[in-house]
Amino acid sequence: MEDPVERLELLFGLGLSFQLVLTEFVRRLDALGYEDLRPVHGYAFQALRWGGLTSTELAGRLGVTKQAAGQMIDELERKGYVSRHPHPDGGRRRLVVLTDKAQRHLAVAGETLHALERELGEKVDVPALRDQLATLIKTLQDGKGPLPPLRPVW
Amino acid sequence: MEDPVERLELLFGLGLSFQLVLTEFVRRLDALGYEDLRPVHGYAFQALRWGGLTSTELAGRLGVTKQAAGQMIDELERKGYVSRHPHPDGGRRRLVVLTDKAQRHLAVAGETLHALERELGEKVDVPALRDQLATLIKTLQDGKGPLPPLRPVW
DNA sequence: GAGGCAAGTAAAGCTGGTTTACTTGGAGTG
DNA sequence: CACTCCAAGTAAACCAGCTTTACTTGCCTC
Repeated sequence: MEDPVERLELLFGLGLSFQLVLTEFVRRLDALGYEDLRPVHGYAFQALRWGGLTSTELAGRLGVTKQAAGQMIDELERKGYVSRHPHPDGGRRRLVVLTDKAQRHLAVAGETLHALERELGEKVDVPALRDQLATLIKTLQDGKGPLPPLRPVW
Repeated sequence: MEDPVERLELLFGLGLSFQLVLTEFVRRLDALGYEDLRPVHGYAFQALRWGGLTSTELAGRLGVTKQAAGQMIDELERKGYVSRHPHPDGGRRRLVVLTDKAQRHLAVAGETLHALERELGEKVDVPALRDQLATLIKTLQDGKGPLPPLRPVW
């Protein structure tokens, strides 16, 4: 009887690895009281981390329409993770910045993810894996410009 | 100026690799005339490949409700990729089996994916990467039973 | 001060699922 | 044999998270 894990297609292995790591990551964050956030919110927090963005800029980073970004910002504002301010460049622009609550989430999420990576490191050569993934990404994206946003594709 | 690809988080690298490989795979299948199928349909075809399944069994394989599986089967039946037959075990059961059209798709998709892997093999050590992903999956799933279905998590 | 552009907002629509509720064929059981 | 029960399948309403379409508004330019 053969081990099904051993005969993985590359594509299936990538998808399932991502799913399992992300699911465990989310499970731990939920246990820490962050059930009100989805993965995409953490992704948005990273984009907003350094000084904030306008909603249209955030939309570009997330690969969604500005309306979808606006809805997400409304939700995050209600939940106390972001606030809107007048934009220094004026116009109708508004600068969306993280609150302290979101900054704390970023710190906790970062530590949680690194702890998970350390645990995996006992069985898997994480730096080597990361290098191979970086090479894979560079190969696929070669000459096609900057990296696209992470989006659901399944 | 540092290369952003080099400092990838493991999680981000897994997600983006999956996205890029899958997007390229889908792009090639679309170019071959399969614009009417999403990735999940190919995943369903693989589950149905060896003798077919009931819709409830397929639902379990895909990790969705039996109603969602039923809707997908309706759609695939309309498009000529599956057909329903009386089930040998009787009851209300109906056996969903692939048509020749779907079997041809499986052959084409397999060849397309392997061609893509061969191309990537010029720059990336695909067997080594596959092994590391298998180890990662086994580590995360250790003692938690069989592998879960591949599902959208983003 | 007229027009245009880009940011933002509003509302409707679409997709792909879930939830709730029902139908139905074939057991098992007295 | 009649009754009950179970599991498969189906139907319809609902829902989340987006997109599309359409509008508002602040500033810049001429």
